[in-house]
Amino acid sequence: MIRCIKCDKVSGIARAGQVRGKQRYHCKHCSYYFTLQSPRPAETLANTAPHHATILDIARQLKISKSTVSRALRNSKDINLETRNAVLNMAQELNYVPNHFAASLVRRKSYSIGIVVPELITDFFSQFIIIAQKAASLAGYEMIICHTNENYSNETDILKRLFSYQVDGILLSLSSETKSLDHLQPFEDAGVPVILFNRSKNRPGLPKVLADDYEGAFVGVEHLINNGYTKIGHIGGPENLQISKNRFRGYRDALVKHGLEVNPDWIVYYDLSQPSAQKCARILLDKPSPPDAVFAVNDPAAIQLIIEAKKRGIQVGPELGIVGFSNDSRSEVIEPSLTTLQQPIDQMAESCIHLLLNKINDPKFKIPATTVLRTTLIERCSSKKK
Amino acid sequence: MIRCIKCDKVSGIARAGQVRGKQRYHCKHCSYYFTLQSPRPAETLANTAPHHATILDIARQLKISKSTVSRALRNSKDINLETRNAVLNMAQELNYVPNHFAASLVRRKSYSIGIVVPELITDFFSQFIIIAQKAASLAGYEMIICHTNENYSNETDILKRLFSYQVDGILLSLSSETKSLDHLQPFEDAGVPVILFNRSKNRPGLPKVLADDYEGAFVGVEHLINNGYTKIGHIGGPENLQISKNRFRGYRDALVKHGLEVNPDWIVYYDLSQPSAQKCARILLDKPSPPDAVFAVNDPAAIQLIIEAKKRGIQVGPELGIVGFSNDSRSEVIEPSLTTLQQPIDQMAESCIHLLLNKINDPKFKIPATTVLRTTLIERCSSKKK
DNA sequence: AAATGTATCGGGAACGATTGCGGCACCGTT
DNA sequence: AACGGTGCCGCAATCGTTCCCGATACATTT
Repeated sequence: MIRCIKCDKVSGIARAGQVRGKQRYHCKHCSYYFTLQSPRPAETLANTAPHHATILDIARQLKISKSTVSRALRNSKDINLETRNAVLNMAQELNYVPNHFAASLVRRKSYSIGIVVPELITDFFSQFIIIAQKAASLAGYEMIICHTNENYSNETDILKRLFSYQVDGILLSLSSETKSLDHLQPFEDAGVPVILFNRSKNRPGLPKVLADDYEGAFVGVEHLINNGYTKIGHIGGPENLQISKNRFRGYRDALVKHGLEVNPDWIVYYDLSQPSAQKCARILLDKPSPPDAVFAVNDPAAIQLIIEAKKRGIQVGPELGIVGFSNDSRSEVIEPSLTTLQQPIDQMAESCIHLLLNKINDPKFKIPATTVLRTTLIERCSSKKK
Repeated sequence: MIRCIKCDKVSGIARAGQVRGKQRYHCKHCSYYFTLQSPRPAETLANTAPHHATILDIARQLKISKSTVSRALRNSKDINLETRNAVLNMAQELNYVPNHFAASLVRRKSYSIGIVVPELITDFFSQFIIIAQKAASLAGYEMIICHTNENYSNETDILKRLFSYQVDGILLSLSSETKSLDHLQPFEDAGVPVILFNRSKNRPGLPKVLADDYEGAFVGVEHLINNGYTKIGHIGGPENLQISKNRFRGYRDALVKHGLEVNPDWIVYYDLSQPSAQKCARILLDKPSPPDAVFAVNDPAAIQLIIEAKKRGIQVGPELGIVGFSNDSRSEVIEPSLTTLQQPIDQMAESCIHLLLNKINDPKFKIPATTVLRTTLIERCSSKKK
């Protein structure tokens, strides 16, 4: 029920376009145009400003105070059931949607958490986001999704922006360029919890949620060894990322355990870009004495290697064993299909959200320095020697 | 330079943890603990509340008014160069980051636009987002990325949320479930521009930016015909989406133009989910008289068809021609590689942003009802008969 | 000398929602 | 009749910014 601001009548009120974005109404009795926040006609000059409906609009219509409206909407104590229903109905009528800014401003809490990923192309991050978002929204939190495009200055800008959005927490996966974590200082100073996931770096007091990259790499390489490969190379990732280091360590230790050679000639590093992957693949295959198997730091690199090998007529599998990491959507479809390590995306995302929310709701809560979750080997054809 | 609230000294001020999230400082001269917003010690009771630095903090330190600080930070008129530099330095010193909520609240403008996509898995939307985000940020706008997971009620919730975030505009690609656009009413009432892209429905006054789905489909099917296929089937998308209709029309008209049969027996519809794609592929291949070529409404469906055909020993290409739509990352890698239609993602994203920003900056601007951008055929192996 | 101009700054009212505190009416108890 | 208790509601302050409107000081013009 809309009530005319001028003649106070309830019937015969019709919507009549908008003024500066605000819904305007027209009373057929007194022919008066008004928006819900216009002052009473005595002082009104002309029909001007528009806006979304506010609790004040509801209050005015119901002739109650905005405090009461707020209480009704937030379903708190000290509210009569009837007034509450009246408010709810009027809110519906006016298409009322609370102004998130105003609420967050006064509560000093945004009920939103920021998630920063380096890219959105690969499945890992997309899937991670989907799971995390579901878990967050169950707890009444919204997620602001940002991607850095693997660029450090983007990362800095985005973190500033999230800070200005007053996010209650941050989930961050570093870009391949990131070498310093000083851009996290404001969050530390302000007591906003940050969790690194997947792509991490060491920093005192900064918790991490990771797949067990070391063990995954170890298992992957051991799988190659068990299948009869002996000259095992490696395409590594950027050396500033811990994920690269851990996967390399797993690779190296598996070789060492089985008494195989760790040949620096068979190890190349790429910057996570597609051209770089191609270049690395070529370098490896161009070697006078190339490896007979390769463990790649991730699937995109492994896939480039398969493509490059196929171009040269090398039989992937029998002549060249390949194991990737992360189970990209292409890895099942490519021929031969790619053996890879599946990360526990669901667990990682849920852990991240739960740890973060625990910390948000209880500042005394200590997030474990490192949470490590196990990977699983998916055996496909690229690692079959026969 | 931080100045002690009590003894007014500048030297010997050290950070001393936080109180309720606000940075706390300690003066070594008078041993006084304070946060920057605490009132002068006369009235102070105990050291309490914390926070991010605000313009008031800067103002207090510099003994100027917050109006001046605001002017300095916004680099507007009426500001002395020296004071401006002093403010900027102090802002740096205090790790000041503007509070986006407060600014948006008073400006009634958030300088952010919402983008809503049905999913983040396929490359189209990821790439679209990357391009759009770049274009938006060049104009000083931020993007809030949301995905509906192909779910209508999620879509409704997300739009409500974006409304409460006071976004200045919306880019929306509908979920496969969406049959009604009534959830856009609040935006229309409030005068917030909305543009549909890729996945659209007709609604008066609601502009769209689309790839030329009709022409793309037509070209794709004609390509199959020219390569010698005659019994051409179709895997369609959800019938409530215009994209499905347009691609079907292109398919049909190409057949009609070349005097080929439009056989309802060779046409199946899927709901964009992977299991549904598999089911459709099986249905088609199980036909007593199956088609010798298929035009699929998108690449995921085409890929499922390739997989299913290979399982049955059908030679994709020679025995079964396949053309997809959207150039998924897998389509280049699968064997045989998939002929598909590349959408002009860059142009689409940039058009969307530019049209939206034009409208935001000038409410009189009329967004063209429909913007159509041409697709290009990428010929690969799945459509080679010999 | 008076009037006007210019550069720079401060005061204070918004923006929309939340919330502690106090007020009012009404109840039952003594 | 006086009192305390309770249910319900309004008042007003608050969050951090922006921006309009003056105020001030000094320089320039009449």
